[in-house]
Amino acid sequence: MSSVSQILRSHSLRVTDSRNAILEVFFQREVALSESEIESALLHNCDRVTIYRTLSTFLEKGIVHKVLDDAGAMKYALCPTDCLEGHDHHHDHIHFKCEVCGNTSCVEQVRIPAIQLPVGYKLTEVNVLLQGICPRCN
Amino acid sequence: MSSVSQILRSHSLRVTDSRNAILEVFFQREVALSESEIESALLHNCDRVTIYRTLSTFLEKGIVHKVLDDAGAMKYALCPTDCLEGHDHHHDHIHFKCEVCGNTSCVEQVRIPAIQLPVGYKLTEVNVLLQGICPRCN
DNA sequence: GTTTATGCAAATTCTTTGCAATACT
DNA sequence: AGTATTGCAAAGAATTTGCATAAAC
Repeated sequence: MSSVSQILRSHSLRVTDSRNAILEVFFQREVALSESEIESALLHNCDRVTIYRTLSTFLEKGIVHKVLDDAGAMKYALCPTDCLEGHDHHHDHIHFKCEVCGNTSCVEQVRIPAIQLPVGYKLTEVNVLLQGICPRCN
Repeated sequence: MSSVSQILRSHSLRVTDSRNAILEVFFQREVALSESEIESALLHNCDRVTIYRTLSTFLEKGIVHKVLDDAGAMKYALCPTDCLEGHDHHHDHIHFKCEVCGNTSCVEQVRIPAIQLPVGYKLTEVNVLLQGICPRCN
């Protein structure tokens, strides 16, 4: 069984060609992807709707997380392995979007400094999107 | 002349009913707003297209800035008064989205801690979106 | 065999563009 | 008067829903 299939199994998901293929794309590209980017990257091409539904499923299971973007479409990226499904699912890492190549990727080496909010705020999730030029384009 | 008109004038924009009305909404609501939210909030209702074009214009002039959101639509919020038009326009402040009331607002009291990126990265913009529960809903 | 996922059609929402009519300075 | 803005129609992306078919376990 392929390694992506094992990931699906371990999240009690049925193993299908579409899910395998979409998950493969995430591992190959290693950047945050929108539905349309996934669609272009797929060899085994499947329906747009299937991709959207697969993304929702992966999101619920904690296989991917949402990545904010100031362009039109929502992006998704693989969660690091220590992500947990359910309420304790945090991914307080940093995303960097390169203005040259357009790629958004996780900067896992850097931790987000603690942010001290005024009294009364309850914090559940931290999302940092940095923009600029990535090492490859610089 | 109304205060919103003065803001338009000071950015060398023509003063129109739509622009006045849209800018009023931003001052009244004090949260990040999407086009559809603005449309609902407007008394003097104007065309959807006019709102989109007005938002682009305000964005160019530095009257508003984009606010990232994990829901479908792009949101916009008033820039603090020290924002500058053009390339030096930064607004490295924090946005907080309440999961209860759904409002996203700027937390101006808090500065973003400096983030030390690995060598090779050039940073131009910092975007922080915190999620949780706001003092009003807590 | 039962449950779940897929594909297709269609609808909804978000956003942009072209052009003629209108309003601003 | 001249230029910029608006409204309408229409088109184009992004996303969701319903239902019958097909695939997974």
